[in-house]
Amino acid sequence: MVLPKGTNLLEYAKKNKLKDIIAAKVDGKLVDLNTTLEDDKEVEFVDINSEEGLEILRHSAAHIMAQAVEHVFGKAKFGVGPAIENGFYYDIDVGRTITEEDLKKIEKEMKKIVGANYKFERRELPKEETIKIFKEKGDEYKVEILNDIDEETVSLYQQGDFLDLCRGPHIPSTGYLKHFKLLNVAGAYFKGDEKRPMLQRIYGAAFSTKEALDKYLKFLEEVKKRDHRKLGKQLDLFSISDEVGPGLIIWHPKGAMLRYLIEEFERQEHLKKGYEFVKGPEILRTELWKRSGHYDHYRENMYFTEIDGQSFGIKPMNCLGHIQVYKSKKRSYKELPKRYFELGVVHRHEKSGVLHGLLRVREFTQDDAHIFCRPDQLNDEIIGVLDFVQDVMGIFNFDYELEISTRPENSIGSDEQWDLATNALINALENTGRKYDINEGDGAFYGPKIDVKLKDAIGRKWQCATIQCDFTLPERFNLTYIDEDGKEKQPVMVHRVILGSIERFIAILIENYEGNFPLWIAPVQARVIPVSIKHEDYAKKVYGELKDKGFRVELEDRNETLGKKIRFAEVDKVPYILIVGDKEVESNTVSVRKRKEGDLGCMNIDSLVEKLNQEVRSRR
RNA sequence: GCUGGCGUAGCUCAAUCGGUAGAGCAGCUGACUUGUAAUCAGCCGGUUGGGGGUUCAAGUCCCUUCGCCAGCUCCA
Repeated sequence: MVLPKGTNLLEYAKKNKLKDIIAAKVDGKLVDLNTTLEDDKEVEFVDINSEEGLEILRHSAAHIMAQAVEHVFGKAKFGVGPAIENGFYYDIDVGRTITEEDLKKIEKEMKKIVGANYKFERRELPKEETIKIFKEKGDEYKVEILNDIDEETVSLYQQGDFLDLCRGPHIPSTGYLKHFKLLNVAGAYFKGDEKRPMLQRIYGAAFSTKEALDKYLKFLEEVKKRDHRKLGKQLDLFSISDEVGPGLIIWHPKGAMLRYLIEEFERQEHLKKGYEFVKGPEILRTELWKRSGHYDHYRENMYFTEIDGQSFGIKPMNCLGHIQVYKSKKRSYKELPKRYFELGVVHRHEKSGVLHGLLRVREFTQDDAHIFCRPDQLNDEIIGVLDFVQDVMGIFNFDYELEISTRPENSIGSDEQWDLATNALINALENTGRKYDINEGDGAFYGPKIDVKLKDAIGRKWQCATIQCDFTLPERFNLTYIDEDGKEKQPVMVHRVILGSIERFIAILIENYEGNFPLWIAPVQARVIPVSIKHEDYAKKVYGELKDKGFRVELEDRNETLGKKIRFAEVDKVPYILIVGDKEVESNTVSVRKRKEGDLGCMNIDSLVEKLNQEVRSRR
């Protein structure tokens, strides 16, 4: 709507009883609600429940928290304090570490500030003058942030006794912040640079309604419940041992079965899509890693070993092995593309602080493939991989987003090669009408990539598949094929994974399904439970028949009450619980109980087999 | 790697001011012979992550080292 010159938006909103309005857009630009129009302007009010409204609310919450910190500690220095998804944080230096106790105090003080309903007042000052203010305050971080700003004039916001550098806009007054909670505190480098001092980062959540805040806090609980490290232990899938070493996974029978099922699924899918199985060695001469550029650009992440006075590198990637397969003989244009697939075990020296269950480990298996093709085949090959990703994600019922990562600082190859590769990826996405974002400077050192971020059952995003286009390694290794015209040409290499790391993907599966794996990948599909020892022989017979039919079955032979045995099976998240007692022995049936759903009634073995097979085939 | 927190039985967790390491579950043995999420009893289980120190006395305090957790940086 167009509002006349001289209108104060806050007053206008109040007068017209506009509810839940916390800011406005004038000519499309976000401004404080407490703005008086200098001309007739197109105005759009920003609702507190909108994405922009929430961001403003959360950003203001960060300011209020900063004020509270200053009240509690007397003096504090500040880094940055932005809004983030679901909340906000502020980087703070109070001369000591902030404890959980402090958080309570700060939260209490925030409530006081909210109660006082201070106005957020915007001021514009010359940069130099502002620098002086923060120098006097002794806040060298803000001074440095100011020095980085190019503008002559900067804006400041004051609420009560607290003044902060800020672009704005903000909520009109502190009272608008009603539903928030401080969550945790941890160290964070100033400007994200590990060489700079570490500040204390306090995280908080803020929402427009109590319901939304409660829902989010519940979500955090839900995340904890689904934690794959916890479920991995409970379901006896894997362990990580202090004795063995950090970041190294020990797969127990059920976890190893899960791996096997996923790997077998992958092998079958790759065969269908025209890939060939290959396998390279675990260690290759260091000389080879020097030639590929890994030694110069990836050495920090590699392990080396010496044999008979010669240096070898343990592979952190599978490409060199696959290149050797390609190079093993002269190639014709007719045999391209070559698609080499390997469930390749790689080792990467990850920094100790980043290890995390199965999600970040030092040894993992990639569903890795390298496609060697002619330049004219590149587009189709990339599209083929994108379709592959689509098929697999569809089977697992995951939604996903695509991102292109461009040339990083630490990289090899010429600008021309990088442009060619990047354009090839963009073209493939454009040609198939896929949506994507661009992530500048985040590519691999040898080429740009398309990253696939899958979304799990509770809305979290995970990076799994990646497709990388590479003109550099073919050049470094002198890869060639004989073209139609009899001349040697250089093939293009596409590095790609679909699930990424089997370990990471299994972590995601565990959390996505909360351990309730669908029948086709459940390590144990059914457990036969005799009502009492009288029925053990019949239970064994049922168990044997299902086993013969290829099902993953267990026999419960512990001498416990039926209730307890059912409980064990439910706790173990076994999809089908088959109970046999007098009734079943008599009628040659089983009583079928489905995990989390309960009794489905009696069935003969044949119809049960049919039912299970159908469910396995559906992959749901 | 960095900042902070935390390491107690297979698992989940107790142990006041520095004063005899304890419970539930799991496991084992026995009794019971079970009809859709925990039957009862007994037993076993620990150099309190490792090493060093302070003290009459250390799970508890100090140092060191390893690991885990949260976040930062980095990443499949």
